[in-house]
Amino acid sequence: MSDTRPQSTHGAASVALESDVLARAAEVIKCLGHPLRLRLLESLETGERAVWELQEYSGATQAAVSQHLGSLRARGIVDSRREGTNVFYRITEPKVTSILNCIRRYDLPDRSEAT
Amino acid sequence: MSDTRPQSTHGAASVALESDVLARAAEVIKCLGHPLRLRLLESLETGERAVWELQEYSGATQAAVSQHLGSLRARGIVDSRREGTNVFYRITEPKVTSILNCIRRYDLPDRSEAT
DNA sequence: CTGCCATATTCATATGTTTTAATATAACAC
DNA sequence: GTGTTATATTAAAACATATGAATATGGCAG
Repeated sequence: MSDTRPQSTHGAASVALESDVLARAAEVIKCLGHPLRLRLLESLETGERAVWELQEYSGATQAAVSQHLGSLRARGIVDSRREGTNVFYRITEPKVTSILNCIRRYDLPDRSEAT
Repeated sequence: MSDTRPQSTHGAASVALESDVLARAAEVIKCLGHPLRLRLLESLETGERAVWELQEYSGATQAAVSQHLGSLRARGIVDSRREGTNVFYRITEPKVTSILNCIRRYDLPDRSEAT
């Protein structure tokens, strides 16, 4: 992968995140970068939900919901708990809530122009 | 793509982001989910930088830096301005700064386990 | 014009992600 | 045990993204 380490030949911006921190952050962020996963997280913000609820709420197929929950879990973003035949998911990564709030706050990217 | 629209059969979490908002947010977020792009944005947080500065700072190849800047620009996250033979980039998407701060605040994802 | 520097683009290949359909498992009721 | 509901896993096809090498462009100096 392209290097990404902070080298010396630069004016030094504030504190410079370490490469491994960036790499792990990128993994988590990338995982948030999918509409369905955002939707799932949004539904989990107010607390635990069973998979079937998430399915209904998102309108996505069973397999898709399960797989995307799996990928969120693999990164430690959510966790699950089985209760009888249901499996309940919940958010375990507090960062996520900040990011969702962030999306809500600005809502539209607003790429009209720039300046 | 899997549906993702908020349907009715659900308890209604706060206000439910609309699907197109989610989709655009996901695009921007996905674009942030790459170590080099995070590094570039980090360097741009304190203001404009020429491409060669970003190259030096990130340690990535010329082509990589240019391409990743291109993809950030394509999503309206950064913008550029030419001055003679240099091209200066700057952040145009304020959301990004919040997200970078968010990363800095928590630093490590802390995925001790998960099951 | 030529040559040079900074940047961008293109192309091929490699790699990863998403989706779908099918199948598997787990818990329960009977 | 069988049947049913809820969830997970798997495998293949489709699609998207990343990387590296090579080449192209844009602006400037001379």
